[in-house]
Amino acid sequence: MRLKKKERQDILIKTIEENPFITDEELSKNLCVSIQTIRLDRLELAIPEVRERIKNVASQSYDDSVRTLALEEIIGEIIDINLDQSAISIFEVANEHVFKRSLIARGHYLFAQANSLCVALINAETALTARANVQYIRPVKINERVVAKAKVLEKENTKGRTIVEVESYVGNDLVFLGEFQMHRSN
Amino acid sequence: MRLKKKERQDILIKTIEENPFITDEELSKNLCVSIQTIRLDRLELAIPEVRERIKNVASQSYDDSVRTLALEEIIGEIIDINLDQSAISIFEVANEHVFKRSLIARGHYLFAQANSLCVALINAETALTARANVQYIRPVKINERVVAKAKVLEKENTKGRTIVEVESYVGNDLVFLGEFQMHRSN
DNA sequence: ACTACTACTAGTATCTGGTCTTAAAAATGG
DNA sequence: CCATTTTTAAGACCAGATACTAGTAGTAGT
Repeated sequence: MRLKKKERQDILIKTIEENPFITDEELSKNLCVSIQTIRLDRLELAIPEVRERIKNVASQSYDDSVRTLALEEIIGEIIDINLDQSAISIFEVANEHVFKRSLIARGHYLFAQANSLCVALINAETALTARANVQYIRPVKINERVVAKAKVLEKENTKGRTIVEVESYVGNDLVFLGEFQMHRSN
Repeated sequence: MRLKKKERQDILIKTIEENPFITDEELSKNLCVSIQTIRLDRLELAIPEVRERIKNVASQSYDDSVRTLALEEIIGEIIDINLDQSAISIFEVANEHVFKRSLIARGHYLFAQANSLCVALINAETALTARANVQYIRPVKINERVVAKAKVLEKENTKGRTIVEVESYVGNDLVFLGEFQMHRSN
């Protein structure tokens, strides 16, 4: 019966994972054991009670709403930056970034990574994008890591714009190329 | 005493709104009334108990994780579409889309609206962006409604690419201009 | 001053979904 | 067959409520 217990607990974990709102009573019915067994299992597996689980989901989403905004600020994680010179960011393509059918990243995410890298790069009160010219060289798939490298070509051209070139790679493959004209104020 | 009641209930609403995790007991201490009064107030105002409120927050975030994905599919709401010809979408600039300091929309959202409109416009199994050339004419502020109009200029050029022009307006002002080269497969 | 009414408080029974503890029954391994 | 593990049962208790009954304080109208 040891296997059976292990098996049940595995199912228990998965069930709760995919539906944290389930009560012990429902679980006991699903798994055809007494409610006490479920509680022993939760005790062994250190799984909190329904209300705690729900509270966790809720408070996590509360934090997330902040985190989401913060994430949207900059698409990709900036790992190196030399103001007005160069910068590098990494962006991991997850399932929310891809077309469901093809699992290829939506173009605007690569754009967003490059664009927000340019914004971060500009050493000014506010930096706005004036123009952008981008090329998608190779489709980027889910789970790939895109490394974007930005380089300032002209710090201030005749129109007062900063020209930034961005090259994005997956491994050694160049996947995206962009030239951004940034406007700086103050 | 009528004013006092109204006032208390206003505070109650706000308190619960900003912290749905608060119990009746805590509320009663905060507002210096009995726990029964709080419960009468909740009854009058049709505010559910803590556990229900927490559950709502949790399940909302559960739905949201799906909804977020769906939303990210297409930035902006498509209101008119003629496959391989033209399309229109509306995008309302909210606080999660703007720079906190200037309240100006981040460039990649306007790009995303235009780009996803182009993707939707293409009558093919999958449509990928090959190149894009965009201009930001005028900064877009928070709460403004951006109307993007896409028009197919060339259905299939020599390279088999579809050329789409997008003009985005806020009222009568042209704020964004883009030309997208789309790649179609199957 | 008496009455009617609103606002508030208090208390009890009940519910849900648990915890914690003790203990007995059932299954299993050797 | 016996020891151990696993499962079930039973009882007391808790948080955070609902639902209901009842009583009190203050205010307004006549």
